[in-house]
Amino acid sequence: MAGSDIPGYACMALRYAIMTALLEDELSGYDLARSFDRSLGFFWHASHQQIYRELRGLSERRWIARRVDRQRGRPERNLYSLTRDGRQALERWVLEADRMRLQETRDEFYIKLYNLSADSIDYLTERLSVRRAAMMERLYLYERIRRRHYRDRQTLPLRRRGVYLALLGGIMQGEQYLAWCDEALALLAASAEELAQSGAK
Amino acid sequence: MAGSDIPGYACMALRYAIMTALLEDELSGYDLARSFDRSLGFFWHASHQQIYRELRGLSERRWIARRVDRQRGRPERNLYSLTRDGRQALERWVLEADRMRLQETRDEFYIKLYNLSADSIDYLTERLSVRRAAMMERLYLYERIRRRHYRDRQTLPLRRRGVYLALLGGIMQGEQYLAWCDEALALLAASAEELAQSGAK
DNA sequence: GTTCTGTATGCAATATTTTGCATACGTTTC
DNA sequence: GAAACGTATGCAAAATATTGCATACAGAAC
Repeated sequence: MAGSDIPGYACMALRYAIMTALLEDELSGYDLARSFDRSLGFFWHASHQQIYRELRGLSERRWIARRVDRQRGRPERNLYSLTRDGRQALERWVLEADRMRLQETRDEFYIKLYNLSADSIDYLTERLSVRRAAMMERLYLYERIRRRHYRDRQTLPLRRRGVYLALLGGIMQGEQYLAWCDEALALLAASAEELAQSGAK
Repeated sequence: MAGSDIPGYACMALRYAIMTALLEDELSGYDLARSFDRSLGFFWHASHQQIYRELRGLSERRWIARRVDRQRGRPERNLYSLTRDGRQALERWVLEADRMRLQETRDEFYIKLYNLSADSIDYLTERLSVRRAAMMERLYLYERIRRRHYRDRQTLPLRRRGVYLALLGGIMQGEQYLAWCDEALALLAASAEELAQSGAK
């Protein structure tokens, strides 16, 4: 609402996430949707519908430019790149709005944990194992990215250092999450054991 | 959309978060809004408007019951408690839907980090310090809760153990976040130093 | 006695996200 | 040669979240 002359063109970080992804490469909506499943999407997920809508809006605003890529036989692709205006808007945004979100994971698992009971303990244990495994896989991916692109952080150009720090955040948080899963799984197992003992007698 | 007969009554974890908060106490909308600033709200923030709207919906559904509390002189309070239907719906939900969110913090700071530049480095450093301080304060709060209510986890009843695990998750994640902030602040400081050196010469 | 802070509730509009559907073409698998 | 899968794009509706506003009363501070 504030900070813009065109109505409905407010904060929305997704918009800037997309522009950030276009900072170095010319990408199609499809590319963006996939790259959001790696990189930035680790921290800010978006579906392809959201991305296509934003791309349309950004085009109208002339913050990005579209180029049609005709491929033999295949359907056309729309390739987008940042305009000068877009680059400036992005730079401005970085220095402006800042809404802090501490730990607001919005993972319903925490709510479910609050409802731990004899009925739910097995299910929650299983769901937690799934999360652990998924995080393990994610960490493996992070490590591959780190080895390939961020071997020596001292020689990294400035912008790359920022990307590296985001990656490092993901890695550290992931490792901590694994540790928590193990603690939680242990306590859940011990509790289930106690229940079985008292129930069996 | 699925899992319910009344249209517009789908997943929405906030609904169940509210019911979870009502599991042990009769609370007003105002109480809920405040308790969301502690406890469950650490993982799932909600504004009072959202909470009042949900309370209305839940009342219509008869998943919660309203009781008017007339206080001398003061305006009335609406106190809500879980009904039997609500309790059952909550129990069902715990065993049902499960959308996993790994690390989707949606904190725009990560996007901004991707845009690290000579122009933004000071601002981002400052914002990161703010986050660090806020997390520090939050951790202090967590520790107070832990000392008061979760001294000895072995003697905790089952449901309380789940709540404890959520708290532990918050604590561990918070500590990791502090460690990350320190790493990041160090690298940002070193980078700013390099910039100053090369600029000064 | 007036302003500020905290309790207590709520509407309306806008913004954002998710879900379900739809299309079209090419390649691989059965 | 039909079905399934991956590329590539998009609309419409519903669900969810945020923002701005509005009200009202009580007690404390000035």
